[in-house]
Amino acid sequence: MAKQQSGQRGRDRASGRPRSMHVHQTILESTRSLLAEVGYEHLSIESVAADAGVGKSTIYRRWSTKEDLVVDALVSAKPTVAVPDTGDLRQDIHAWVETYMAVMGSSVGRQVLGLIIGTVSSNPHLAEVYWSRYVVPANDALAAVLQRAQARGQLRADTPLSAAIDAVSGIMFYQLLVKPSAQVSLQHIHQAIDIVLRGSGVYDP
Amino acid sequence: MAKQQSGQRGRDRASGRPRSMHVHQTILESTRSLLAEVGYEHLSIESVAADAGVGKSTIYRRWSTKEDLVVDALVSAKPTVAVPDTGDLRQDIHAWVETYMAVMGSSVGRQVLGLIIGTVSSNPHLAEVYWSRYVVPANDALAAVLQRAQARGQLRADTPLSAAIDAVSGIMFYQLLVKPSAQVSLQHIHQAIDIVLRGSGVYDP
Amino acid sequence: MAKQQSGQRGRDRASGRPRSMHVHQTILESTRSLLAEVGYEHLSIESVAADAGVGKSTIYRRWSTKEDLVVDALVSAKPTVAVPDTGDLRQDIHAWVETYMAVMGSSVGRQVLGLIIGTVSSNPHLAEVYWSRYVVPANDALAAVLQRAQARGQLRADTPLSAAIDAVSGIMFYQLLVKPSAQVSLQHIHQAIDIVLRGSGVYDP
Amino acid sequence: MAKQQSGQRGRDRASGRPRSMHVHQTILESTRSLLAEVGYEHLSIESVAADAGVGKSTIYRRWSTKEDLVVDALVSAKPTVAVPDTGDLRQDIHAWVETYMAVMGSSVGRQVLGLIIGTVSSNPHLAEVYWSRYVVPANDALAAVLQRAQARGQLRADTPLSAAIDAVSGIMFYQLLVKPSAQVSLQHIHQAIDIVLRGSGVYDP
DNA sequence: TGCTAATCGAGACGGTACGTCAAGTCTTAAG
DNA sequence: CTTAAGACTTGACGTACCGTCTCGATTAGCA
Repeated sequence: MAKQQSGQRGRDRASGRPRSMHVHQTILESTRSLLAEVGYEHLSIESVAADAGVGKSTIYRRWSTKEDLVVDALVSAKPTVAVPDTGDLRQDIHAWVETYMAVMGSSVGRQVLGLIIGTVSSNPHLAEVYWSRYVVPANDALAAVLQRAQARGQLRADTPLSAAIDAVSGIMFYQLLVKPSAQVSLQHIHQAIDIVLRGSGVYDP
Repeated sequence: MAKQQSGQRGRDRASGRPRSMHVHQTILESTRSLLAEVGYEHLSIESVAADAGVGKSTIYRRWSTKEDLVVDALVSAKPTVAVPDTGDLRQDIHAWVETYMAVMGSSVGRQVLGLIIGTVSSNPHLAEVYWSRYVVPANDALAAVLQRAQARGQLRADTPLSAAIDAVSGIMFYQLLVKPSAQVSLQHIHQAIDIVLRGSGVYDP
Repeated sequence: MAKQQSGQRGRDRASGRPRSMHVHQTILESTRSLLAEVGYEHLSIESVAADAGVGKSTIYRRWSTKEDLVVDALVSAKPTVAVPDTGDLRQDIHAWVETYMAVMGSSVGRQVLGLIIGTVSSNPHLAEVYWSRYVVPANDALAAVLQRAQARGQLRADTPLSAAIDAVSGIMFYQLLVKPSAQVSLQHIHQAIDIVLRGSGVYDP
Repeated sequence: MAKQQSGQRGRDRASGRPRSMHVHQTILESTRSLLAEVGYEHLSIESVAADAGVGKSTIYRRWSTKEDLVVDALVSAKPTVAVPDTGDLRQDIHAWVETYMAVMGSSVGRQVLGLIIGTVSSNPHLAEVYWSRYVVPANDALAAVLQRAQARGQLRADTPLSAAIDAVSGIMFYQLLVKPSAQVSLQHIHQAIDIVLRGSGVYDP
């Protein structure tokens, strides 16, 4: 994601002083910390350099734009959410949703999501990264849970899985992105997901 | 939303030359047009002033920040979506969803949404405006359709309406915000909504 | 000096509300007071208007530029220095010089001189006014004193008067313009002038 | 006079890219050239930057105000006037005056003088620089000539030298500052100086 | 062990846009 | 028609960062 910048002038073999991995990490950490503090808009490369105790060129040598840097900082810190398997569809889904909401619904998580969504429209590259690192894994987790349930006969066979996944994902992202955090309640989410489950042919809770 | 900036210095009666409504509109139009051209990130107040044939101070007299200006430009152009009433719940919902997606799913609509979501986390004022102008009306429209249906007995009485509304809204916003526009299909949306309707106690289509 | 601005549109007879002489004076006074406070550089027409409790257009209707206004404010307050006639040349000259230095050597007087000298090079109009209102009267006063002395035989007949005048004027303006005010001493000036008088053929004191 | 601005943050050894002497000179030259063109009042830092092909910050990094810049530009270009020594007082003085008037009486010279005099009253720092760089050397030159003459017995011993110097300087500055350039004649100046010399006890020419 | 070449911190460089201020003009309502 | 008020266009102000470019001073691996 980074590194394949300008460097490597001709000769394959690394010559001269190698780039410091430590500096690399320090920069990413400063970026994340400042990002949480002042937001994407007011994040300046100069402040990152100062905070990391690093020269500007050391940053530009690795990332060519603020966007690049921020994307890398966020992607390299992506949290993972485990997929539960208790044998009961409803329980699995609700457990997974609860964990996912806990992780992404934090102040930082919401900022990250907001930043990414806001940038996507003007930055196709970021969109792609975001899609493959944040959304696809969530959908895959959901798909796994639902497929297992369908295999066990807990879900009507003719239910289009992708539609059900979109409905559940939609409910979650709607709460994360659109609703003011004060208005989000887990109980509410569970109700909505139950409607989807019922509509997908699961026995009533 | 604007206007109540600095003005009103003591005397109630307007004194001095009144602010030109024409200039006001011209600025907002230039803002929208440039916004669509270069995006929020690369929109400069100076370019707006130049495009509108106006001095910078004339802009700063009305809006104190770029954010303020852009929000006003977007809000003052907010499209309205009519709520259909054919007597059939499914038909009403699908019709409404289709119109809403057409309006908000356009290139500009997506940009607007992305911009707002991305800014919300760092701008509470914008969040409020956005919530009351974009989200609440949509929810109200949905609520109206569902309430009518419940009154007619087309919807099970014990279905929590707010949960159903969140599910439908979620499906739509998920498509608008999260999915790459290329992957959005109306058919897919209809399927997901049908799952919600079925789960809410509507007879199968 | 002012007044012959835009006004007088055709009809000779004043029609409509006449210009207030009181306002005119108030503006000039505010100008002088602010000038002494902040200096020419940082004097703003807006501050003059505010201080005088007057609209900007009321000022611009009378003076077209800041320079015009300031020049008028200074000229309209020009002090006059009486020419003594005691029958003794030396006494007359020294008395006159003392009075002149007292008037022009004040803090305001020095500021006025400095302002005018500094502006002269870029403003021929001001130069003319300055020359005729400030310098010529001083020279005339000196000329009168010297001519009287020459007529009385107190001054050698072949002394070129204009050269003597220039020498005396030079001594004074040099003290006023060039020397730091702290280094100016009347005794010193008298010594220098005595040299000129002796060189002009007056008996030693 | 410049340079000792922000720099020197703790570490003695210069760190980072050193300031370019070349741009430094270019800026000063542009300043002088524009100063002669449009005058101090209408000189803008932006125009200097444009003319020198330099960013504004490069100027502000070295000089904090327009005044600072202009003072430095003028001081760094101060002309020197040689002191003649022919053995004859009258000849020496007249030669020196002629040279001095030629240098300072030029269009640029007069502007510089006017600028400085006009600014002195509101800028003590400039006053000091001006006094020590422009006035004192001239007085020193005169003093040297007169002292030599007094040592040779060409000048009466009891003549106060500083008064004589002030008289001669006064005559010159009066011509330079007060008189319109059209009215200045060298012959006139020589006459006035001869009066002073005669008054100081020099044999008549 | 020294040589070589890219790295490092630092900060100056030419620029762009910021948000503020004042200049001089224009437009109201009140007198 | 003048006045006070204040919005208008214009243009410079001084600041903050941009992304690029020197500097002298480290580092590795290669010779």
